[in-house]
Amino acid sequence: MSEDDRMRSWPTGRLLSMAARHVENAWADALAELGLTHAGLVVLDLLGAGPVGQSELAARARVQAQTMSRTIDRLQRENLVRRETDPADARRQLVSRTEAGERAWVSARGLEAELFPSIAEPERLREELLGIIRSSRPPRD
Amino acid sequence: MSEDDRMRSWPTGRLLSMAARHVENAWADALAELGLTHAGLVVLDLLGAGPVGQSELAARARVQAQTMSRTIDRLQRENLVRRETDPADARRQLVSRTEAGERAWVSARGLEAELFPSIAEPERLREELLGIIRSSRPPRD
DNA sequence: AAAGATTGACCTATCAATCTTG
DNA sequence: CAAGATTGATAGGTCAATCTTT
Repeated sequence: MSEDDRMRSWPTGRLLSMAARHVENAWADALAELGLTHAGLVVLDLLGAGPVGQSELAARARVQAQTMSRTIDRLQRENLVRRETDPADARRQLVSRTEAGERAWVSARGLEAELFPSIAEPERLREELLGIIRSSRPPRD
Repeated sequence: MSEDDRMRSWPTGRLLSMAARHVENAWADALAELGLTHAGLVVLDLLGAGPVGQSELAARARVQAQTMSRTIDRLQRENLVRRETDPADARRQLVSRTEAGERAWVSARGLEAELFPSIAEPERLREELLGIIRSSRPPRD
């Protein structure tokens, strides 16, 4: 029995997790060359023009405030974003891209779309996920 | 602009990650009541009848040997699996379910399939992922 | 040397608790 | 007290280095 056949009987949610992990791994190398991670790129994307509060960022990325706080810690450490206390409400932290963050973001634009395995036809989700898994390289070790 | 519309422009890979995260979170509570996590359940599933070597488990779960080692650490700590050195090759660790692991596995069977948001029609992957995200509860905080 | 497994350092995420400000 | 943000503990992944056995 092939690996593919074995996976065909797996629950769909498990295939979804596996496919997502493989796609994230595929991005990782390319993004690392820009000093970015996938979580960091999401934030740079969400920041857009003006400064945005952390709660807002967390809600848009659909992660918890705690997660967003640490993601921003790392971006700030890499000098890609800056935090400023909202003058109107000292509880809020306003986040914005630095110039380096701007450059990294521009370089990363389009990368995700290019890297994602293309799926031409509208097939069943399971088959699509299996296709993604199948076309991803296995873990390195 | 609604949250949904905002996400509609996101790269497909990002939607995939987000959908996978939401589905994993949805499992987590139900599995926790059985003393399990999704990674642990995958291992219990893969173990089947006889003992299986860790490399084999890692390959089938498509994770690295390091990851599998730690997942098994946790299962072993919870007394759900046991490690035994292969008499024929002292480098190999053979893993098998304990009786408690057997019970947990039986209780968890079918849970994943039930929890997964059902997708009736073969639509485009993007729309399917958006549907999964849309139907998932946002992070708790 | 190569294979199997483990440990250390790190990233992304969770839950829970805490601190500060309104 | 409620909101916004942070910190601690833990799970699940990665890469890199190491240890043991073949």
